[in-house]
Amino acid sequence: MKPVIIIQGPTAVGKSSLALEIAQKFKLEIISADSRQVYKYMDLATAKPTKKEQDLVKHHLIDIITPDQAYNAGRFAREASELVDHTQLEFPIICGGTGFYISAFLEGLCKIPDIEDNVRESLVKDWNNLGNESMYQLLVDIDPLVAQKVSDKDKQRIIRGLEVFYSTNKKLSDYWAEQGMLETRKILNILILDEREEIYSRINKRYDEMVKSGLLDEIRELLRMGYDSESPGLSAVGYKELLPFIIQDAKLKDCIELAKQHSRNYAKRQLTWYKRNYFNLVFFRKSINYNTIDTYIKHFIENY
RNA sequence: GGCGGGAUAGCUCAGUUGGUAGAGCAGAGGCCUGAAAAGCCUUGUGUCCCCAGUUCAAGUCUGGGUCUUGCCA
Repeated sequence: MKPVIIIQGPTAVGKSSLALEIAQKFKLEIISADSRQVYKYMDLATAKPTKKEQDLVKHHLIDIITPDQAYNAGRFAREASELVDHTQLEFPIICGGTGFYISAFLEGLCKIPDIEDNVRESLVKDWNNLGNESMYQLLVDIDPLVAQKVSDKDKQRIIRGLEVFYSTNKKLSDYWAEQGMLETRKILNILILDEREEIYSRINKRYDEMVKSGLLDEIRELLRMGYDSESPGLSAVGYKELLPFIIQDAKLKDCIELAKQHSRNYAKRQLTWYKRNYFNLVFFRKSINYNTIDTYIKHFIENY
């Protein structure tokens, strides 16, 4: 297992630019750990690195699927491991805000085969017809251990528990029990933080800039290509909120406010997530010490 | 000017026949084993616009005022 440098932080703290700087200085490549930058044609509101930036530094796991396709943590873990361990890449920087993807990559997920789309689809249909109570009861009957850990209103996890059983004929809790420890990878894990107020105001400002630089046209183009509110990619914050303005007659100002609000909610969830992880280096945005980072990276690279 | 709606938590609003208030969203905190920019959990003392009156008791009824909004002129 090759060592990796990881840069994480809530949305809009400036992870990408730090990663870009480090990558250039040490001639490294970047693997994006971002559940929305994987989508082609969605550039602006995903804050995807620009063409120029991608010319300066090679980025991976960006623009790999179309908005009608779904992506998930398992696929990320697999594809990131493939890149890190089975290519010529040396000391790649994994940079992104999807903390669960990075955990999946580092710690591994239990080995569950891919679930066919139609299994989940029919369960979602059942959920809509029967309601959460009977679906939860079904999970209690099938896999009480999982049911115990899940709220009776948690649609995603109830369906997950059921789809694993129906698709593989084996309980999700059995997969959990079988899961072994993954070999620990050497990492230099860096976290960038900021004051809550500061993060929120940067989110607000950045979204206004995205709209100004043509976000509405980008979304109209996506619709023209045949993607719609049902497309997995378009569930992204910053996109879904503008659809009521483009398709119906919602006020643009209200849609923009909602998009900003959801981004702030997202940033808050990210901050909670990071509390569970260990980081080698933690910096506040305004006081990033580049000398310290350089020293750590040099040391890290030289010792592995 | 005439007629009618409104005025209740930061915002949008519920409040049944009078018994001193409650939802959603926001905010705050948390959870997270293939949807994670997702999903879920916990958390609600606020001059119920103001002043009088009726009543044991008024957000709720009566009168007056203030502000707001719609329709007609």
